[in-house]
Amino acid sequence: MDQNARVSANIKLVAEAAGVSRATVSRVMNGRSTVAPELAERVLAAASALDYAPSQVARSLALGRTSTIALIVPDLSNPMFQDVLRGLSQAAGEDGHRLLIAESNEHVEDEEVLALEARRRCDGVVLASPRLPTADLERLAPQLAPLVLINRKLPGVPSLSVDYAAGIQDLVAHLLSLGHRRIVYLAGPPASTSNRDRLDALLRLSQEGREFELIQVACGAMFENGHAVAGGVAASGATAAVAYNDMVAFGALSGLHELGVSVPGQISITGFDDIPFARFTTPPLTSAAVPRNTLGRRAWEQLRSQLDGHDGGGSADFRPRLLVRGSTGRTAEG
Amino acid sequence: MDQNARVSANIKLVAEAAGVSRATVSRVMNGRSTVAPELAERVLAAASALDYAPSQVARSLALGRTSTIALIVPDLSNPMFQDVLRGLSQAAGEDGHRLLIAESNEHVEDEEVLALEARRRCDGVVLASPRLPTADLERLAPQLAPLVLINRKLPGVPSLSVDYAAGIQDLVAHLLSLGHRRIVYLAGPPASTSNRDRLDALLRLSQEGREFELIQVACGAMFENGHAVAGGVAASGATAAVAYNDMVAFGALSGLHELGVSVPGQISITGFDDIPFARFTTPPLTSAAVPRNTLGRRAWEQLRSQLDGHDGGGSADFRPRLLVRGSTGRTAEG
DNA sequence: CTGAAAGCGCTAACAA
DNA sequence: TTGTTAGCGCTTTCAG
Repeated sequence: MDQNARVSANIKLVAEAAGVSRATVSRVMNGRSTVAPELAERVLAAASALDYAPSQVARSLALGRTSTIALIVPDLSNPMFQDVLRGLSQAAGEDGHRLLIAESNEHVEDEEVLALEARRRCDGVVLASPRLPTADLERLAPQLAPLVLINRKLPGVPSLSVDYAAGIQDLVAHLLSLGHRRIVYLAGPPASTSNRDRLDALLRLSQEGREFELIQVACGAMFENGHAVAGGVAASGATAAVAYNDMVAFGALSGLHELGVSVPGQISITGFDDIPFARFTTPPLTSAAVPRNTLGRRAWEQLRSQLDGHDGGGSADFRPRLLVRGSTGRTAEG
Repeated sequence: MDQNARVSANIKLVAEAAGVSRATVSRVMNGRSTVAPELAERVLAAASALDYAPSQVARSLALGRTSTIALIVPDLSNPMFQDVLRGLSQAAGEDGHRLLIAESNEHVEDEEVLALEARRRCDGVVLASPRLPTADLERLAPQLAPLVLINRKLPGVPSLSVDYAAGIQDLVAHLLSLGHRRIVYLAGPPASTSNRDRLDALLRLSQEGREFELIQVACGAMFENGHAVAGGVAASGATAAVAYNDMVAFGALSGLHELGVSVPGQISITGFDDIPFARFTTPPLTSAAVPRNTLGRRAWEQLRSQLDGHDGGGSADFRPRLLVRGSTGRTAEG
């Protein structure tokens, strides 16, 4: 008998205890219509005496909605997704929705089943899946709707993306204004589309305006990669380096420091992302800040409008914000 | 009519399409008992034709379990919780469980209702709630069971904690071995229990062994705080500084560098946490690494054993791992 | 304003 | 092996 105390009471028990019907209990618990104050009182008393709280699973089944959404990401250790997660979690939470989270650990082959499985437990999906083949995504999208895509576009599906090209453009304009005419790009992982975006933007800018010469150095995404190419950067004759991201820029900074090359005296360096540490390097890193948290919040707003039956339709590109700090300066001749 | 295509098919539709009963469909979908191959074939065909996948909500209600667990944390931007989240998500995922995540944003007053609400949607809870009053936690715990606590102990509830005192002990032993006899502690936030743990350990060590003198400096948890006290550290006459965490140590490092104080030549510095950047400061930071990911994995194992009906009962303390790097060295006279 | 009853979609005894 | 049937706990018409 005592064991029953462990399992939480259900609506029937409360109804009997309060001497009313289950419908009335339901109404009271949901603050519905006007139940006679006296009855409401009794129901509330019974509920609290029995430690009753409605089963969300049963409500979900009856209502046809779960008040839960899912976020699917390849890798939770990526600061990008961490911040999207936070923004999404907070925004959805403020509207009384819970967040289910699924990580594919970069196993693209699992992503599809992961996403579908998650979708069956909730009302909508925010999907960040940089590597899923487009054909698969097209097939998947309708089954996941309501759906919001992160950093990936697909006709007919709302999507929120970072405008890496615009960020690069701002960084280059900044460097040009400081007199730099020979710029080296410390390239990220070749497979990364965000590296592709940056590189394409740089190529276009150097070719269109003919205002500067672009040199490429294969690098990577980590501190160590930036550190390793410091010598090459110094020898390149460039007066400025645009790094794939802040980690790489930081590594290059550190390597150049060891080589006795002064930044920004002899060479300027820019990062990308504005990770928390960018402000604290020596010198502090000029970078382009991606509004990751905002991306998460907007993802919820987009999803909510779909849940509310509005077409939503709102895709958006988020322009990174240029942050000028100490790692960039005028060229000697500038 | 076409609109019906949007809503996913249910078991009844599939049963009719395959000319079998719903029970048979259920059996096939769950790979249960031996259904005649021919029937199974028909069911599968019908299911795929109708794009059918079982409603997880309905299953959850019928089965009395959701195959979902919840993680409740005060702040997702805290690297500690991010890594616990990852470990937990991966471990639970490998066992076919999903993760619901709820963030209280440090609003302690919301944590209780947040936790209860989350619990109603899943099978168990991992709770990191450093500030919830013990009395509240005691009342809450039975309602959240199966429950695992992170960095917090409560009689009768399995809990996984970081042994900060042991980490401090290792750091101090390291400093003592280098000849340091006058150590300044850059204290974290006074309200933080993890600061309390570190301080208590330091006080005990300095009093018990009488091997070194302890100085305290009020500081904080951020880079800026460490940076601000650099002058005081230099003036304290201490030959070594134990910082509350890596961020503070990094700030102090930076401040001392600006003051022309050499590390570890004139003063040694230790951090705590081994954040990713600790390896990249100049000089690299001696620190104590907290096995955060492991904490998350173990939390799942603990929870799973409770879900399996085993008493679990396993609480554990995780000893940080001492990482000796360049920021600590012998004293001049040592 | 309240209660009876029919679902929501699936699972699991129990029979056949 | 397969189907029938009774739930899981809640919501919501529809009567009264």
